[in-house]
Amino acid sequence: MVEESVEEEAQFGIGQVAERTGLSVHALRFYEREGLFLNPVRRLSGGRRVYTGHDVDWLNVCIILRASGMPLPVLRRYTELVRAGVGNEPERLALMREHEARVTAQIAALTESLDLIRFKVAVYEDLRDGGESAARECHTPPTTRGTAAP
Amino acid sequence: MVEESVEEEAQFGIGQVAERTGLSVHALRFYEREGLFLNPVRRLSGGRRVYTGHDVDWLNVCIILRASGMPLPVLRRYTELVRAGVGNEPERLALMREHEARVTAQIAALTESLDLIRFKVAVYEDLRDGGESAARECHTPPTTRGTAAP
DNA sequence: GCTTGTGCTAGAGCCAGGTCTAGCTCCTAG
DNA sequence: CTAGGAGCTAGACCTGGCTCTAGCACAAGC
Repeated sequence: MVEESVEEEAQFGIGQVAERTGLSVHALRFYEREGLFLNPVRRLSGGRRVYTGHDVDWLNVCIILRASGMPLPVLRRYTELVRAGVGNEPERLALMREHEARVTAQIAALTESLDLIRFKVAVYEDLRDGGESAARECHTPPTTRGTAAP
Repeated sequence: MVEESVEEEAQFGIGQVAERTGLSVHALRFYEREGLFLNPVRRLSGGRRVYTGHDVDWLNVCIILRASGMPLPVLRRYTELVRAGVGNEPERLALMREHEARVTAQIAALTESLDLIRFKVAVYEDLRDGGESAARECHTPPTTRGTAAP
């Protein structure tokens, strides 16, 4: 096992990185092809990849951005900007703000959907115990405004 | 245009339904093949589909469930239960509760991701105007517990 | 010297969820 | 009669994001 040698920089094999990020080794190679690393991944003689602690940190950022629905092309663009270094912060800001907006919109949409879902849960619950719910043929909560029939 | 004839039941062509649901006509036919309608869609002589107001209501439910990430197989299962009628409400309740749990988990995950995203937005903002941010080489907010370096 | 473990590459395959096409059928209006 | 517009079917195709396979290369341990 390769663990923090002196103080220099931790190094990891692809399997170790997979373990600590939760990504598969396939996904790691795929991400590399997709240009999602800040620096070219070093290779051992023999061609094996060697990852640094920084790589793992960056991957964890990528994982969060992906989990929040950032598409790979956007993530790649962001990576390019960070890689290019100082000077493009305004563009990074714009990109992140757009992503923030998409994520908040997504949360809002989910929260709204949750209204219907909870309404249905409630209907089935009180149908189960007692059941004076008038909701037999109706699928939508009364709170859903619009599309009202005459 | 076909609009509410007597009081019987509104009827719509596929194009009209596409218009008022936002789904494409392709998607409507696809959903039908996938068994996402409560009743077999009626056909005119000539084979054209005729949808009722109930179909449109149900589609709107489907749209919300899909938007909240319910996979088609689960939505189909739910449709089957509703179609089967009275008696399986406990199973519907279970299904909806599971979905509710997935959605709240998803919201929680997005909200957590939002922490990182907002952190980055903040970093780039104060880098822009003033810029005493110490965040040059660091990608993660200090609030991210764990995986702390020595 | 052989097996086992870990890794490599190129490229094929897979899944979800639609989307699009070709070729045909109707109906209605001019 | 003819053209346009809406619709039909079966089935091919697409995008995104991985995932897997085949065939090969090392390095270490028995």
